[in-house]
Amino acid sequence: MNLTEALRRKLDSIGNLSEAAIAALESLPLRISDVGRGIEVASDGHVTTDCCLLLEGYMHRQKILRDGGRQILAVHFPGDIPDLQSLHVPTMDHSLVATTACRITFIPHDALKHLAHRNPTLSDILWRDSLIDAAIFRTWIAMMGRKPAVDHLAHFFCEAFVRMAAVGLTDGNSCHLPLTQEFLADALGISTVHTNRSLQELRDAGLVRFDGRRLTIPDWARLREKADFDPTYLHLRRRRDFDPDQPLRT
Amino acid sequence: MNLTEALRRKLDSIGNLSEAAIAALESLPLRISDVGRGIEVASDGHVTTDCCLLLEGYMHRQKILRDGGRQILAVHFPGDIPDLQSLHVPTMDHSLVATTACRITFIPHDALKHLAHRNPTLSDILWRDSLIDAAIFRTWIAMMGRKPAVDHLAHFFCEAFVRMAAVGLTDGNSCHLPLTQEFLADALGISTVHTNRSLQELRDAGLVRFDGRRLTIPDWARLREKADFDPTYLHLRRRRDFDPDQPLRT
DNA sequence: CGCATCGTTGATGGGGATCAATAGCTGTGG
DNA sequence: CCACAGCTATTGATCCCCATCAACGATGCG
Repeated sequence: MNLTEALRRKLDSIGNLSEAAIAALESLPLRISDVGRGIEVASDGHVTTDCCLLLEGYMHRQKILRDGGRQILAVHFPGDIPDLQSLHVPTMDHSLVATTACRITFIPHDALKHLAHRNPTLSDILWRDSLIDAAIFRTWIAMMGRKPAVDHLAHFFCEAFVRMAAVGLTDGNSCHLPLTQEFLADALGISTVHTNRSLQELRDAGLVRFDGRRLTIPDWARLREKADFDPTYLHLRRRRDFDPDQPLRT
Repeated sequence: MNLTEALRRKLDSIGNLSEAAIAALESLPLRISDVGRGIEVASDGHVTTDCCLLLEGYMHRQKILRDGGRQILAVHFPGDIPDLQSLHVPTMDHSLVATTACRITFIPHDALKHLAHRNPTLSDILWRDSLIDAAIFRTWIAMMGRKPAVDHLAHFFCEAFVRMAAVGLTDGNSCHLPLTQEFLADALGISTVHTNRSLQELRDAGLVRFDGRRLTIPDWARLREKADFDPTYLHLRRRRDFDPDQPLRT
């Protein structure tokens, strides 16, 4: 997926982006790079000078605590700018990691700032994107604080699916989602053993099929119910595409 | 506290705000309002047309789940703009509530947007503020996922104290913090009973004194250690004021 | 002074952590 | 093409942190 395609899909899913803005983004001095699985593209505590646009593959953000524990904070799909916050908060308070091998593009902060200052519409939509990022964090907090592991896991799958659907990365009722159970555990804040058992519970209930690479949702309505999932917090446009009764159109 | 004072302290703590920008903010059409304890200033699911600047008192943001559970997402102090995100995401995905009686000022979105478009410096600092809001969410996620209740509680107190210190609302090693144990429980995602016992543990260890109104930290170094607290994520300027060895200067 | 809110304590149970071991899977090199 | 190494998934057993239930003080306010 190239820059135009990835960004168009992404920004189009959350706001109204003009062709002029797209063109402006493409005029930026870009540096495309392929990074291997597990590589830290931005490290906790370091100061950054570029944002990163994900073109292909999967990335995630994480914090490693002093006792060695890992907490996954976010999962990112092509089209995302996972460390957009670094534009105005250049010191990283977490790390950005390539979950799988992936292709990314670096965008220098100063160039992006310059562009944003000349193009308030673009600035607004990027700001909005960073605010939706925060809305997802809030929902995760609520899930971690007030839901049992199985429901939380169900919610995680709902969110991943809807977000991927929003950028056209789903295929019917399934999508590519190469995450290990250890990864899911660190995202939900539970143990790998308990993750395994929660997965089985969802699987046995016929709500989800997941083999570490591909997620399939045989019964959206029931999964949504189990997870108490309400996509409002993703603040997507074209909400009708994600109507619970018609969630699988792409 | 008036508008100039509250905002100056707040924005000054996180970035470099020009006098021109302050003046511009003061020129906005403002509507000051007093709201009683427990009032919902902005409600989950509703569409807003104004942001809210907190002048006096305490506010918080929360999500009520379908099963009735409540998750506190953030606590706000004077100078904060608790629903700044509504500027570009006007549909609320949570509620903004007056924790205590408080005095607030409404700022119309369109006026603020207009101002931001004409004053990129102001826009950037507000954007930055909303990104720090998100950084706090990330830290809460890590605490909820990977820390036992006592440590999490200790961390909550550290964060509250440092944030209040940053806007000059602390007094030596203590500050006003009128929160019930039920509130703390809903913020940490634990039960009130367990909150009570965790509080006792901190108290008995001599790390914290807290009576529901006032927080006192007799031994900052040890509390910080217990909480594994690192203020980097608050992205404050003048970090020296919050050096662990000298945390109590105001 | 009566009621409501809030804090405290004890008892019991459960969701999930931890420990430990087995089995499957993937890639890599000989 | 096989053998091995390393990672990932799965399962069972045990334990503990924290939830829940229930009751009793304390505090404050009209």
